[in-house]
Parts: sequence; C-alpha cells; structure tokens
Amino acid sequence: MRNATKTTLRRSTYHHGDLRRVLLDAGVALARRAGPEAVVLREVTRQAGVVPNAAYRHFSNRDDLLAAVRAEALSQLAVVMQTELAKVRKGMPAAELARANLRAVGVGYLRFAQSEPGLFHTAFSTPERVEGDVNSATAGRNGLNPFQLLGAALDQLVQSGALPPNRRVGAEYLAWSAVHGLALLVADGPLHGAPRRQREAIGRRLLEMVEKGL
Amino acid sequence: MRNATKTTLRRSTYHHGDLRRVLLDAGVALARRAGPEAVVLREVTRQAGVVPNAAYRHFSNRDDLLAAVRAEALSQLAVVMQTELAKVRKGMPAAELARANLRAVGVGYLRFAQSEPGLFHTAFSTPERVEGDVNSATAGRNGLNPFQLLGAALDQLVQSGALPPNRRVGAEYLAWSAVHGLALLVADGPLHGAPRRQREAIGRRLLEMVEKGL
DNA sequence: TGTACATCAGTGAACGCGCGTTCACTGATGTAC
DNA sequence: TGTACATCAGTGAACGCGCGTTCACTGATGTAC
Repeated sequence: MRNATKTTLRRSTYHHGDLRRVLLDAGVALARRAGPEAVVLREVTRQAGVVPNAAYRHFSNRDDLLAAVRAEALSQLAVVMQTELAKVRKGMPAAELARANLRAVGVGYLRFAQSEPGLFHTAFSTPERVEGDVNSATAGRNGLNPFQLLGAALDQLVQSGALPPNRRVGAEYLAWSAVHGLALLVADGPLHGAPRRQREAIGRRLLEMVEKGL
Repeated sequence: MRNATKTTLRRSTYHHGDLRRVLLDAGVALARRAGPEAVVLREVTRQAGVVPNAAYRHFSNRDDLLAAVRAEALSQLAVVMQTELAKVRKGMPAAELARANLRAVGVGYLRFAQSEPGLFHTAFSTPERVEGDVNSATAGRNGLNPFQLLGAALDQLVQSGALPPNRRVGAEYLAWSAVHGLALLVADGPLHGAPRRQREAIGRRLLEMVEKGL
C-alpha cells in the first residue's frame, strides 16, 4: 500500500505499536534542537512516518503534544539535578551537607541549561504559569520535580541550622531567580559561547552569592 | 481611490508623512501586548492603513522590523532604569550612594519587567546574542543602554570602595542573572499574579542578596 | 477452534488561514533649468 | 515663475508555503460465542 521506500521507519505492521511514544520522542528531539516552537505537529508525524492526522489518536491537539514534550523536558531536568545530588559525598556535618546539596541542585540546573538549551527553554516556555506546572510535572525517576528538589534542599538547610527559619519563606524564589537568570545567559545569552572555565567560575560565584545572600 | 471608510487612519495625502515611524509604533504596540512573535509585518501595515508590501520601503524584511522594535524596547527599559536612578537622593556618602544607585538599576529593571512583560520579552528575545546587541542598542535619552547602566553602577561601587576591585570583573553577570531571573518570574512566571507587596518584598530581598553576595 | 462483529488505529483528501515576499505599476513630490 | 523630468513612496495582485484541523474511510486487532 504505502511504498517501501517511504516506510524507512521500520514499520511492517499497519498498527504502529507505540505511536504515542514515537511522536513524543520526535517532539522532544525537535524541542531539543530548536526549542518549543519547533514542536510542529506535522513534522512530528512526518518523522514518525505517519499521516498528520494520526497524531490526533494520541494527542487532542498540538498544545497537548507540546505539554507532553514540556513534561518530558522538566523530567529530564530533574534527572540531571538528581545526578548532581547523587555525587555529593555523604559523610559531612549536616549544615555542610545541606549547603553542598543546594549547590548540587544549582549546578544541575545550570548544566542542563548549558547542554540542552532547547529543552531548557521548552521546560519553561510560556503557556505554563511556571510554578503550578512545575509542581504538577512528571518528575525524575525518584519522583521529585525541579521545584521540589530546590525546596527540599532549602528545607535541609533550615533543619541543619544553616538557614534561619524566618528566611526560609520565599527563599526558593531568590535562589531560583539567580540560577534561572544565569541559566538563560548560559543557554542563550552572552555566556553561551564562553569557555567552560569561565562559565563554571561564574556559576560558582553565583551559587556562593546565593548561599551568602539567603 | 481607496474608499473613505477604509482610511480611518487619518491620511488625506497619498504619501504618508512618516510611515516608518507609524509602522514601528504599531510594532511596538503589538510587542507590548503579546511579545515578539506578535510583531507580524502584515498586521503592522494593516494598523497603519497601508498595503503589506509598503513596509518594504522602510524595513528590508520582517526581521529588520523586529530588530527595530527590539531596539525601542531596550531603549524604553533604559529610560525606566534612569528614572529610578534619578529618584536617588544625592547627599549621602559615596559608598552608600553607589549602593543606592545599584539598587535603583535593579528596581527599574524589575519594574519594567512587571509593567511591560511583552516589551521586556521582546528586548531579550532570542535572535540577539544579548550582550552584543544590548551594547549596540539605542539607549535611553542620556545615551546609556541597560547593560551600560549596570556597568556604571558597579564601577561606582568600586570607586567608592564598597566593592573590592578584584570582585568587579564578571560582577555584571552575577547581578544581571539574579535580577533577570526574578524579572522573568515576575513578568511571566509564578510571581506575575502575586500581590504588589510580596513582589516588592522579594525584589528587595533579592537586591539585598546581590549586594551582600557580590 | 472457528467465525462474526465491534473497536481501534491508522489512511487519504481536503479545508481555510495567515504569513512573508515579489512583481510590475502609478500617483505625488522635489529639483534643474 | 513655470515646466519637464527623475525620484520616491505608495498600490494592486499574486505567489508559494506550511500549518493545524476535520471528514469520511478502511485495514487490523481483540473478543464473545
């Protein structure tokens, strides 16, 4: 029926198997390369080797697809943050550990923005009212999303006595602001081309600033 | 020739007078309402009461128009920052004054992001490599652009002895990051709806963090 | 175990839309003599 | 001061494009008896 050359994307069966997954992955790949606007329904189906309207069996419309891609991006961000957290050596005083964890959260965030600017922008692209969406977002393997990871790090800081409880409220916005701002400079902005050493130095200074300033 | 009702936008002459200005203003108005993607060439000419291709007498293409709108947005941002600077009372010790000026720069930035999210996003929309563009940008009435205003404030901080010279280098990125990040949360993000009191409180704490942390 | 039938997941064709841009044009304006 | 002409700033019509989405369809799959 379809000619053989067109079906490069291995599909011998009429039914696809897991088209939703394939479409979503294609969407993620597009977002990765060129940000959220690049998540184009027709292109996604093209890459899946499927007719455009086939997507409507799995997503109610383009926005729905984009939302799924966004959730995936947030989840990947959470995974990177958790990876950094996992690197922190355990055997130190609670306060020191809490600070190291907070730094790890920040480092993971910055790394992701640097290495995956397209996904980073997708994760925080506009139709979202960030916090709400972040809170309901699919998270990393262990179940916490980026915002929650930050919150948890700050809670530890308080529990360990390194942060006075009265400074805890709203603290996520301060930390998030600083790191998010730098992440953008690094993902997109003047610091994107900067040498790794410089970027890392600025990252360290920023995190130090947050730590002192909180 | 054209019927009278269509020429609502006062134009009795065939030649327009200052079409470039009118197109640009329309572009700015669109960006103001809905950000950079809303700057649509056809819509701009529609609002000017002119045929679409007329725009090509004044801008070489859509990107050129958008660049002009962006320059205007940056200029408006600079003006708001300068307004805040002008409010700072003069008669205080140099170090204190320098700190007040730095805060004013930050406050202006945040105010603009809050009150003009569309223009704010336009000013920093992607095809720009921020710093370069910011540096070459048309500035406020007095001739300094946003990035330069920040730099000047930091220089004052050094000159007044409030900031060790060795911490000066790269300091704009730290300050910019923090303020830019919060600006986004406020322009778009979870803090957009927040009550004014809260936003201002967070803004103050953030600027305090920057001051301490630099 | 075999068959009838409902459900599901894809196809095929088409839609209307708005966009940026190009072309050949003409009316209005300014300038040289 | 008046006229000829070049230049300029707009018009009019059309283009190709890719998008999201809708419709009626059909082939494949799973289930009940």
